[in-house]
Amino acid sequence: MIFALRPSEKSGRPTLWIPLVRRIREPFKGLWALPGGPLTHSESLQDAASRNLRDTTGLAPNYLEQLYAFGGLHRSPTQRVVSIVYWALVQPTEAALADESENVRWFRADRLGELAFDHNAIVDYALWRLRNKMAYGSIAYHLLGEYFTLAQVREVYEAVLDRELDPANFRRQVKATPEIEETDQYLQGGKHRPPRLYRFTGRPGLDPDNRSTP
Amino acid sequence: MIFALRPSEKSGRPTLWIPLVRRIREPFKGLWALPGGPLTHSESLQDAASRNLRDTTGLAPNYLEQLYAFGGLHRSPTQRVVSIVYWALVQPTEAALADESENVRWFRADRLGELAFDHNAIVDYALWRLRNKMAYGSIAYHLLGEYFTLAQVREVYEAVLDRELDPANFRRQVKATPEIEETDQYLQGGKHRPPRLYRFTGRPGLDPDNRSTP
DNA sequence: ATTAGTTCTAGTCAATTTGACTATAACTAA
DNA sequence: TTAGTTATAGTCAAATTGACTAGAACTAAT
Repeated sequence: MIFALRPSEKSGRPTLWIPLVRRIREPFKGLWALPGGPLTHSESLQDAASRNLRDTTGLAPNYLEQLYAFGGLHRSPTQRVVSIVYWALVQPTEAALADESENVRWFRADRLGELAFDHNAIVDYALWRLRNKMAYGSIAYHLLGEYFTLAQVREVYEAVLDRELDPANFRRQVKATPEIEETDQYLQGGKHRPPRLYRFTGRPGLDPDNRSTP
Repeated sequence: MIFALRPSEKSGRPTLWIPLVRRIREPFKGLWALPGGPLTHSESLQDAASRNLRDTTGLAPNYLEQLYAFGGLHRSPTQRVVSIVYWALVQPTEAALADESENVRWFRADRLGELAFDHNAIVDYALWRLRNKMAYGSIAYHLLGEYFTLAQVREVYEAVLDRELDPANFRRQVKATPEIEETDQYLQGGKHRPPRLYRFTGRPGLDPDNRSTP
């Protein structure tokens, strides 16, 4: 499953969106579902996740991490299925390149209808993990582009945590983290004082299993 | 994989131990490996982990959680294997019941030799996760019995984090967590002032996928 | 019975971090 | 020139943390 920021239709502020694909066969024909597909013999779990993502939505995320392996007995009405779910964060420029069509569409992550299989539960778990990682860690920056303002970082936190944060105190904390680098560029074009641009210099934190083929 | 506390042979202080099973066939015949086994069609992932654990070591842990799904291409020299690894914490009384034999033995988690497959990497990852969960969360109590002293909790933290903690400050923090309940019992038998016994009242924090069969 | 040795436990105090708030800076649009 | 807006720095009290002190409560040795 993929998270990206998109402006809310009402307020215009950034909110969390995920792309879903429509089921074109039974079971759950016509319902929306998380993109996915089979694991072949010649690819690692992470490679399979990347490939399935690219094939269904055209997306190539810069942040991809294993979420959880779901293996309950009755996840699909027709057969036993074990799904090893990965989740991704994509930057706005990447997200804009996604192939949208009749059967692939973006939805607000907090306003989904009934999905196929147990996918509502999977989305809920991913949202919970995202909020947790956000609180302590440097994951928010993967939803932004290379350069960003501190106000944009705050908006990401506000969108994910769903509460407002004090701008001044938030600045102080973010600036205290060593992975945030001040540039000498400013974002022009607003109707107000132009904010300084910053850059994230940390590494994504690799998964234990994604060392490539030897 | 299973973690339990056992007294160090030298200092007598509690340290982390895990049980391993000896490989009795190729590949890696003769080497030690994590206990495990196949997933059948009629059991959930968690049920399969419990069953395999019971069959190989006789253990029935009170805390069992999914660790990670390992699916690299070359984990086994003979075939493609995907392992969905669970980890468990057992209390000392439970751990003492484990079936030890020629082919099942406990080892100190930080002093393992070369294990079969990629199992060294799996243990390392589990230790990393354990340290992380310990720092923020209430996982330590599942390594202890129902009643414990605050010094015992501190020893668990010291064993896992591998550094000494100030007894007085540690007390203050633990006592501030609402899930720790003071009893009116005291542990007798030491050569010093008897410490008060406490009890943990929190819930283990369920996995997203371990709702049982409907 | 007294004393030494041990850990348990409560407390002090300065240093650090957090949360709420104020004030000025720097831009655009009217 | 002025009003409106956000950016940014700073202040101050409250809360938390880390280092430390000291008395309490037991056992074991004298």
